Amino acid sequence: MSVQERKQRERADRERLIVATARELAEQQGWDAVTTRRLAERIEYSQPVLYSHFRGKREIIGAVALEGAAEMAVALRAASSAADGPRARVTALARAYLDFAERNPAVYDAMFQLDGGLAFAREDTPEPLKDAFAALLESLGEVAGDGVHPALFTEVFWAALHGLATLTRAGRLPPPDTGRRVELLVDRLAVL
Amino acid sequence: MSVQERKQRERADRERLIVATARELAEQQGWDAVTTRRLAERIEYSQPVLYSHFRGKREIIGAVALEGAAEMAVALRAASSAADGPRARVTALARAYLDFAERNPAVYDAMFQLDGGLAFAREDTPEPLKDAFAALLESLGEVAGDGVHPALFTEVFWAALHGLATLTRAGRLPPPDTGRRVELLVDRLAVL
DNA sequence: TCGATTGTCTAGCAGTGCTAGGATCGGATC
DNA sequence: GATCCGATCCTAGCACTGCTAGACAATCGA
Repeated sequence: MSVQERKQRERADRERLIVATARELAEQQGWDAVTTRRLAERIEYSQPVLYSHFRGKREIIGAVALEGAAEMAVALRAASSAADGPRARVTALARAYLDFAERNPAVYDAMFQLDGGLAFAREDTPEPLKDAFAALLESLGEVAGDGVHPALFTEVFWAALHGLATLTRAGRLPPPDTGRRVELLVDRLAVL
Repeated sequence: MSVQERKQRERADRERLIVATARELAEQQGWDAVTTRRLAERIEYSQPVLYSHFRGKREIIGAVALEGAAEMAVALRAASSAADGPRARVTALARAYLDFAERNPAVYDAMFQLDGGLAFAREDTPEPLKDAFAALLESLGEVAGDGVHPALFTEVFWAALHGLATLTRAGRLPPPDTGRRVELLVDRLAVL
């Protein structure tokens, strides 16, 4: 039995290695550089090994996305719980979100820009994604205002953050004013 | 002279044909299906002909994006000019934006999601892109509120719309509530 | 009519995601 | 301890991608 367990453990280790390496490579050189050949070379196995863990490249991206979602949830909760009062909480949340997107562009891409084959806003949505949304909801629900469904409000606020994150990173919005954009967003959207 | 002119005209025609075909193919089967081979086959020329018009696939995407930006500017101005009063104007504008993104997903991708090699928010930004932003600014500037720079407000509003458009289309947000999201966005962000 | 230029195509390169089939190694059985 | 079998891994290859060199043909000016 212990032999089988060891093998399972090693397999799980290798799977984590694949995901971590894909993420690292993507952050270093962009997702375009994450080819199955390069990835296989970095983990010091041949290409087909990747396909014994994942159905294909898409699933590897999906795995990075899930990892990222879990981290983002942690970051969002840490930021909002460290702030006092609704306004400070929402501001901290928004900053933390944009900060995460800026610091982990490849992971953010895996989550929202690329096709990781993940389901969203459905029952079979993976837990980490639901939880990341829940982390947003926890702080945003309290500033939705009367008569506005917290989930709907969270969706709109999230969309705004997502728009700011992607447009800024794509060079569509000049970066220096990010702080003022966040302030404006919080001031107007949130009912304090 | 007239011979040269005819040739130039034919060349320009063919260039338009390339862009239109790329766009059509992308709307029909997605950008992944737009390969240089398929595109060449559809226009009934060989691959290298594409490269006598464009530096590469990226530039073709860029051309589709510019065409789309021009159309979007027209659509936005039409929608907002048909509405009376600031509130109705902004609502119409937002709806028109999301409508354009929904009806022309491939074009929208070319503009904001894919790399078309276009410069944004800079001096050498192509005119159609500047103009599309200007179309937003025209209607949004008047509801920015006191002390808020119209361009900054437009950026934030645009980002929110962009977020809604992309997240909805990627299946991240359930579509039925789009109308309510737009209402919420206009009610809160715009100073009426 | 001839040479030069322009235009287009065939063929090919290096790279992609993915997979079939063979080799090899470990553990279980006699 | 020898043998077998199954799991594990790799080599080699497929069909495809974007892109380009070089051959070829059509067209133009002299």
